[in-house]
Amino acid sequence: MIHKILADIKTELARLLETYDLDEAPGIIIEKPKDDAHGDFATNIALRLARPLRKNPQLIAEELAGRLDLGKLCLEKAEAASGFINFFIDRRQLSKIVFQILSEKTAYGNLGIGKGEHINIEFVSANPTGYLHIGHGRGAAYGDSLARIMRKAGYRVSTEHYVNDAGNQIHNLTLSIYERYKELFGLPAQLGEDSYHGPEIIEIAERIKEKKGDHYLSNPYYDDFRAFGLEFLLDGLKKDLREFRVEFDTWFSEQSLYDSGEVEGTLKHLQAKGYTYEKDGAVWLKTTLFGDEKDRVLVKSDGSLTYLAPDIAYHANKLKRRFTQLIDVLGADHHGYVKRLKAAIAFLGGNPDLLDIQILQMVRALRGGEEVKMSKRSGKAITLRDLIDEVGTDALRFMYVEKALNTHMDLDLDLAVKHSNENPVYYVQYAYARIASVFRVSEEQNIPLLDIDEFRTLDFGKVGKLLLLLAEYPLVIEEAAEKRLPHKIPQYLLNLAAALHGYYNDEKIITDDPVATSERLALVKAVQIVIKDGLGLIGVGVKERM
RNA sequence: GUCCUGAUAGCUCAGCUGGAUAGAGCAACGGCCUUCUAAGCCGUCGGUCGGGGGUUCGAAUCCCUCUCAGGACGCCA
Repeated sequence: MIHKILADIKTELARLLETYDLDEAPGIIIEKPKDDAHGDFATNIALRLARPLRKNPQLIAEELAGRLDLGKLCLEKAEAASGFINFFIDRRQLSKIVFQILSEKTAYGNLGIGKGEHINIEFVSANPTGYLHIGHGRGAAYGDSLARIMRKAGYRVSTEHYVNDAGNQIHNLTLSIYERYKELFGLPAQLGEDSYHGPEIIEIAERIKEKKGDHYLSNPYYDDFRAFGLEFLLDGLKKDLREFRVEFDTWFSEQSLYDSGEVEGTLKHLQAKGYTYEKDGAVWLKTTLFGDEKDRVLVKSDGSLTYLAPDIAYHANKLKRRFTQLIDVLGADHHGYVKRLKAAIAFLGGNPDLLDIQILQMVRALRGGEEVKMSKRSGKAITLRDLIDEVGTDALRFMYVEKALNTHMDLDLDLAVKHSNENPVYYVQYAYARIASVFRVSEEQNIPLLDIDEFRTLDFGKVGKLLLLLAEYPLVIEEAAEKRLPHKIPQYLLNLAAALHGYYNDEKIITDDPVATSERLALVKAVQIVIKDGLGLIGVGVKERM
């Protein structure tokens, strides 16, 4: 609805611009002013025309504003101020959004902007060598929310978790488990730099001991330990993520790339294309051809492969699956991969722009104002599981997604566990619960719900902001999806909740007048629908009572 | 040394492609519950947008430079 109004205004302005003597008409940008007094929307087109027309911008603005057909554009007024044109949308027109939401329900805000596109989003992709930690949580919350938002926007989305089940770290994991196993029988454990020190490793060793006793002290252990460790950790990973309301369409195994011969095929392809050369007994990949700072080793001098070979094979596999866009969500410690991965796509004959890499900055956990260190190897890690248990999925996901990805995030654990107004998720959920409560009361009092299709009594002065926000929901989804900015959703919901709370305090919803009551109930019902849907987009639930 | 992020109110953060007197939440302070949930509302206080140059009619936003913080620079993955 808003979309159409804005598009109409743009078209109309563009038509008016044709009457001016311009070599090239500038694009018309409509934005939301910071100050409500400056209208619902505004354009700076007059300011931009000032120079080519050599005319006072305010005069141009006045002229343009005066020539707009307000009624046709659903505008109450178009006002020229400081060179801007401020648009005030007619509230009666705007109020129709309520009935649209009530009839569309959860389909409200569904867009068709991703038609024909098939997006692959890869995120978390944690090594199965320990529990998920606080940083993985951010990636999980981001990736999953982005997937939900893009689906809502009309994209076809596949989510994917890459499982590093073939590399050196699994070897180290296996050895670590064995050392811990020996330790359980009073033998000295030899844990070195490359070992994993987390308590989960001891747990795995204990499980093995429970099942098989000292069997492996005198028998080959390697294959069994490796398989058991992988299974145990992978199961834990999936369970934690499920509890965090993150589901993946695909768990992609690195090992499968070796088994299918794709790694070897990729190597041959790169060599045949002349993208490699030998030096110091190793095979190097010319990643500098595509912007990398230096070439990278592909095959080590001992004949084994570096991580790069399976990584390229993996992306080749994704390309083969004909996605129109690949999104990789990586931690800040992987930023050096960006050029390598983009190069990989180019080596494979694809357009590097196919790959969009989102880097998430580090998360610091604070308790009592002090940083709590996290490290997979220290054993004192803050795991995602700890956080889910302590904070809860709703609050945790909200806190993660609320902030843009490129900020270095501080997660205040003292605040996170507080179920109070200091925790913004409850502010939004409370708005929902309050509306639910009003409906409970109206049912208890047997208030008849009239079927209305037009507002007769509603005070548009009091609900204007609420109506505007409701109407803007599709715009927010569009922006969040296209710019890959899930944090726009919680931001929007906080605004919507604030408007609801303001209205709630301002005006009684249930009154003696059945018409007024029905109208107000219709309005808040629409708000409730949008809050629930919006929270759902970031994986947060609602509560009927608080 | 090179590369990637960041630096905005006491704290946590928004600020879209440059636009109007720089925004929100929390904290602090002052008000508002005999009536639908006070986890709420209304108001006050609070910022030389890290420093310095530059481009522009206009810069938190773009360019240069410096400082500080986090991260990355391996024939580990």
